[in-house]
Amino acid sequence: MLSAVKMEGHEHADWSGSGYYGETECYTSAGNMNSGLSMNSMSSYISAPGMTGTGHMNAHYVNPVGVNHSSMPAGVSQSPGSMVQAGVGMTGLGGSMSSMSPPPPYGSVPVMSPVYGQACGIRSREPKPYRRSYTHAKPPYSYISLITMAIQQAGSKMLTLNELYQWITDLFPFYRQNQQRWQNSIRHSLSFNDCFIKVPRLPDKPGKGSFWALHPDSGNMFENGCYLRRQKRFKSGRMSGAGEKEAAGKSGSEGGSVTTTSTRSDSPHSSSASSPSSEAKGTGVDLKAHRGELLPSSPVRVPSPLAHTQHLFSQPPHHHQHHHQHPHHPLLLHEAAHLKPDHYHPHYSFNHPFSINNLMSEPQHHRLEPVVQYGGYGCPVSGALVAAKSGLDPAHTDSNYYRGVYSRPIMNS
DNA sequence: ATCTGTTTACTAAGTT
DNA sequence: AACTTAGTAAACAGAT
Repeated sequence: MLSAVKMEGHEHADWSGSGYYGETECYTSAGNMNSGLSMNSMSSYISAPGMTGTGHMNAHYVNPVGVNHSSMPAGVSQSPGSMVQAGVGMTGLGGSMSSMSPPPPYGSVPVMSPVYGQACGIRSREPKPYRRSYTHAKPPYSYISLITMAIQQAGSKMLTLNELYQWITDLFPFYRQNQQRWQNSIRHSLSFNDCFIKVPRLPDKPGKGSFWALHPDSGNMFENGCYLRRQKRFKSGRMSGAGEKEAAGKSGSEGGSVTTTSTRSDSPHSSSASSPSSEAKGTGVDLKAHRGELLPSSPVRVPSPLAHTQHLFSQPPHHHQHHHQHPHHPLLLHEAAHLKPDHYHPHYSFNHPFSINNLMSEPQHHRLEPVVQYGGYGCPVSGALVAAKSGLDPAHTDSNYYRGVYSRPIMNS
């Protein structure tokens, strides 16, 4: 078994330089690209020399600026250097990419689409003839990243587990395989990471599972601007006083071990310390103050719905009014957005090629539509399309559910 | 029965 | 080296 695990382990996001994406065709200076697992279609998604943060990246990225990726299969190169500029150069700009680049053709700013096989800046400008389709290569994003992207591209800023799966498989063919494995990981990530919160379904929208959204304070999880690996794990301030952990009952490992489990909430002073997640309970939103037990006692609760919310985000009561339709969470988020713009629209210091900005950014405000979707690598498609194709419930894909929750994209945060 | 969600354990790899 | 973050497996419980 262990062996098995290990094996699997290799499989993961190893595009880090050796393995999956580190193919010869890709810029190789970055890592040891040894053989690697010979995954059939493995190749480099992106190559980002000079990438900050995790120096492990070796990828090719696409020029975020108005490039029409949609039609480029992997390999079509557009200006080679563009990526570099966009990516690397971006770093430190402090602005979001969107601010400096014109919106893409499709109206969104997709930008960095993982165009697998895209020419890497360093590499040559000539497209490689032998380029293969990276369609089934493992995306260079962590599950957390994928989840984050999926949620953020959703008009309602929240998705059910199934929709999440759908989004991922629609965009990344790689995930059409071994579903049990990665889906388990997705579920694990959702439950395990404080940055994801569970939003109960409204009574009138029965179905399986809750909606998953991003914790309002999780805005800069990818501070480093890289979707590959967070610089810092987001931890809700739920520990606030003391006990919640204990309350949760399981405290076991959290206490002190070094394992993942333990790290989850150990830090009392997370950035979000200010936000008492525990209070969210009343809103029906599970900020993981207490895993499990404390779940929304009554998802539907409408009564002092925002009481918590307010607390949570310190928002003024009056704001809630317009949103009566969706008494809870949504508003919550919305309000939060107002109150804590920085959290919702934080601006990463830099635009990492794999940054949220690049991936999801959308310059225009008010866009509720998903920003970028990859209908296959290097082929961004509108969220609507994806939704349509994936059969997502329009009810929320279109923000009916939470219309206006985010009048502006969070990203760029 | 299947899906969803939580938790534990372990491993690998990146970071400090 | 110690810590942190992430991926995987698996057991389990609850919901549909």
